[in-house]
Amino acid sequence: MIALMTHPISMPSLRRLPLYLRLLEQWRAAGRTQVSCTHFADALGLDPTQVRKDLAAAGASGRPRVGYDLKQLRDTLARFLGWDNPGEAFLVGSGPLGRALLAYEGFAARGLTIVAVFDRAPAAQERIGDKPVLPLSKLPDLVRRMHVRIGILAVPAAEAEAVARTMAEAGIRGIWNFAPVRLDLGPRIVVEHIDLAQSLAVLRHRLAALEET
Amino acid sequence: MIALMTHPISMPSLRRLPLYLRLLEQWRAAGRTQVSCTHFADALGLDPTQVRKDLAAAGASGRPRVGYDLKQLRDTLARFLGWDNPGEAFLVGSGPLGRALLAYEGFAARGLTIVAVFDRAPAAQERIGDKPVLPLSKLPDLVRRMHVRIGILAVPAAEAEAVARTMAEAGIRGIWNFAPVRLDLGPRIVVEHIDLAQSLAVLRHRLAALEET
DNA sequence: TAGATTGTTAATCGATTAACAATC
DNA sequence: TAGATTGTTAATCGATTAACAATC
Repeated sequence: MIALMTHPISMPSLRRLPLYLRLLEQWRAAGRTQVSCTHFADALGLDPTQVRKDLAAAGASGRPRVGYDLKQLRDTLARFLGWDNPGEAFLVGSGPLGRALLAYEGFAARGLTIVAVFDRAPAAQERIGDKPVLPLSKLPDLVRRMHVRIGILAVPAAEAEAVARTMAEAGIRGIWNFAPVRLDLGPRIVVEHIDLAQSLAVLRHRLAALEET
Repeated sequence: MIALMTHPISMPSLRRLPLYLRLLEQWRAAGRTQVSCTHFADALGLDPTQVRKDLAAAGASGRPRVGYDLKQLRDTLARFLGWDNPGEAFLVGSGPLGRALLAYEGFAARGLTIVAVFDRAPAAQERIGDKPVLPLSKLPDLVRRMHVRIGILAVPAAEAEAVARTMAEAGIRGIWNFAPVRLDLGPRIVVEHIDLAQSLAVLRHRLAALEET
């Protein structure tokens, strides 16, 4: 068997894979067992050839005339995205945003578990649900002992850069950044940024363009 | 004077504009009054020509040898993105995510005000901060009376589609969707989707690719 | 077999980058 | 003036879409 390796994949393709996976879950619940690129294309408003290329880039293959086996395709995509090996993450920030992320149900299904919560200055005995809020100073030691690779950054903008640097120095390899600050930590650490201001700007501009007509 | 009209702008350009604005705020705080494309390009890792085209698409113009007047550029971009005319929004969903969005400080600076909060079944007298949580059944009437055009969707996936349809029928023109559901409401309504699963997938895949090397 | 679908190669389209003229 | 920067046109690059061969 050929060694499994991560295919090179374009950013746009990568971003579409979770959409396919979401549809696959729906279709599986509906009892379907085979799917074709046209199904995806119709449901998402994409070109069938584009879907085919995306799936191929993720290592999936189908059969002419038949399509793709739903369960097999789902497993292939889930493995490609890393949803099968359990990812453990540290969350920094116990404000409203941190709480919202902790309460989000979707992470478990996508192989992400928040194993601890930190804050710069937690109140004594502070807990969120069943989780204690630990002081940030304990993060580096725990990163090393638990080999946690993902850090979720949900702190105010002013603190974000310092906390990110602390994470990076402690050995965190990927940062999911919810603070409205661009982070540049070099090529050895992955940063994925959720930028609300950016998204809001797009919404408002498209809205203005729509109202003009 | 030529009538101000929304220039056609590519999606990638539009998404970069908020990044420029954020830098402009920083530089203004630092006392700078003139900026050049090279400054932006260096700070964001972009090509200077690309920055110039983005700014031009937003209607900004500078002077050779001098660059752009900081204050003027900031005003031009802010107007282009609609940050100057106050946008009022209704928030639906009073769970952790809704609370986090209500607590987010960045909206005011970007001309967005959440004027009311709704939930399918609010507890009697339920409040978040100073805002009462209203029953969703009151949304359509209030949309019409207050002429609110933006709806923020922060409800569970299962409810999202129905709530979105209610919003659309009531006259909401733009939906900022935080639920993990793709919405298709036709061309007369703008939907901007914050997709955590998508972002997480990108983070994890890039992380896996990094660790392979 | 005929027809539908995958997989792949070629063409098109759009965004980025490079080159250069205009200007203060 | 010389030099730096804008504005614009041309070239490149990458992603999308179209065409078509392979296959079940």
